[in-house]
Amino acid sequence: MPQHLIRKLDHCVGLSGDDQDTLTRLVRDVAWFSADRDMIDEGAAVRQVSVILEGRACGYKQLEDGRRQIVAYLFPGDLCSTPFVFPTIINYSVRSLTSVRVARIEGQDILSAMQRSAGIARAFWLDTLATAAIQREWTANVGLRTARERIAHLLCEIMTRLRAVGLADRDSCTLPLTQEDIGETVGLSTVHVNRILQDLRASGLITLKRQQLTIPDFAALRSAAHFDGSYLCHPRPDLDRKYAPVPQQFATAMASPALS
Amino acid sequence: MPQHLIRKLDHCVGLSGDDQDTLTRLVRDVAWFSADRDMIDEGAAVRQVSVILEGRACGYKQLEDGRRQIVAYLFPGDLCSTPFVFPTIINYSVRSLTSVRVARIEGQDILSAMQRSAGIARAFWLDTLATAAIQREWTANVGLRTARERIAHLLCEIMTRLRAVGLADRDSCTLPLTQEDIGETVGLSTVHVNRILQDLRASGLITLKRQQLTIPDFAALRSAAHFDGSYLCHPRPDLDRKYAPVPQQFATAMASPALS
DNA sequence: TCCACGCATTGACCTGAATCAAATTCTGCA
DNA sequence: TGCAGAATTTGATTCAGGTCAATGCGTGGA
Repeated sequence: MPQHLIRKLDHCVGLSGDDQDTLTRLVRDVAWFSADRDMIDEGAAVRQVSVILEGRACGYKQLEDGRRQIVAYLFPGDLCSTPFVFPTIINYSVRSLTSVRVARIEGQDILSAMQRSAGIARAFWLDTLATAAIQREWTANVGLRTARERIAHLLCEIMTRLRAVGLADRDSCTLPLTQEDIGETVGLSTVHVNRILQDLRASGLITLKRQQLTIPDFAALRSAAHFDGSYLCHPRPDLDRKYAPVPQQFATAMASPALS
Repeated sequence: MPQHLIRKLDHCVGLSGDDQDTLTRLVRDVAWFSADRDMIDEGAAVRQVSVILEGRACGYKQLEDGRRQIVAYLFPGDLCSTPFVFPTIINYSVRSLTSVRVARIEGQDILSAMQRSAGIARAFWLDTLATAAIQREWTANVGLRTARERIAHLLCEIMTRLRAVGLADRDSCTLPLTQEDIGETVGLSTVHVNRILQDLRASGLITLKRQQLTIPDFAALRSAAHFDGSYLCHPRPDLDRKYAPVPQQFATAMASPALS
């Protein structure tokens, strides 16, 4: 069921067929949310992991005075929280941007699966690593780039991530975000986002119409953004196999020929 | 040896005496760095975890044009990288702010320790969780707060974290940061940082002299910063024991009476 | 088909923060 | 003790981006 997740994890480390089956069987139930619904509230004690199957969501934080900061985008294959600790007190909220379908996996089931299969454990670790890298990149993006660079950078990231899970054509994808959302992501006012987008359009770097984003010349946008996508795909299966002396217990799972 | 680490982890989940011993024995060697040295370079393939024993360091990212963003501060007890995947390609650099002593633990040793002791595994997971929470908070800090709030927030966080590892008196601690460092942390120019600091001093919210930071009225600074420290200490040992039905394999380790 | 509401766009103006440049004060060191 | 380089401070000026306010446009629902 969680095909995007499996695809993503497999793309990282390589998952044996067994591991893929295990993951599929872990899913307890599937839930739907319509657009603009809070899926998880800050402060909630979460006992399962929700895997996005379809649709888009975001994680955000909010101050009492209403200011809001989007701290993450969640695409199919992404997890709504860390898969290691249960229950976890979540300190951000998750909200659907479109209608969303999620698969729920009991925390305890994930933990046991990780106990049983080192391949699965490794896959989730790597995924967590990548999530952390994205968060660091976001901090840097907001902290040191200009408005134009920030937005360009965000668009590069979104496009790259969607491509990785097969949700973008070569050069375009849907972008179900309002300009206000974008502003709350990169720390700019709505009005300014509007102007920057126009500028990017005028420069021929993007097309954005009816929630459809097109990046005709990715290299151009990347350089306008100072975007270096390497933080998005930590996985180095080759490097791993070559250099990592895996401990005994891991050897079996790692030896799977699933690496493509 | 890594007393601060053990203290921190124990404070989170509770570590059995055995686990504490194990961690101590894991340390392979200790390294020294003088101030302002790059300890890990972006792009390096890291095979060990470095635990800060003494001193302060920071993680940062840099663009080709020289702009720099500090993405993390590392205090005694903190890890310089994620303890799950080896080798890891690090996508930020780590640099000492003062002279620093670090303990190095082989990645494989950590992994086996986690395999053998669920308590240790859990401890590192929680620590990773907390690190991620801090990173999210930083994104939000830079993205949505005003200059004054940002700096106040940073100071609140630093003080709170240092207190947690016993490195701050009730209301003061050392702050071995230049105003330029602070600027690169919160996305402001040095000059502006200077002015804000003066403002905070004038408001009686802080004293900062000769690298010594004092916060006479923490509640006041906290409210100026909209600081809510709950993201810093995820751990809910009580909650955990009460609600989390630990899987069989974990039961033994979790049953340790080490919770204080 | 039409209406209403949310979103995008535009313009005028303001302000927080950056930049530039020059003191002044520390601090480590000889 | 004195000196050099670094860090802090100050002032003047500029500018990126915010705010306010109005208008235009698209879309989904009745």
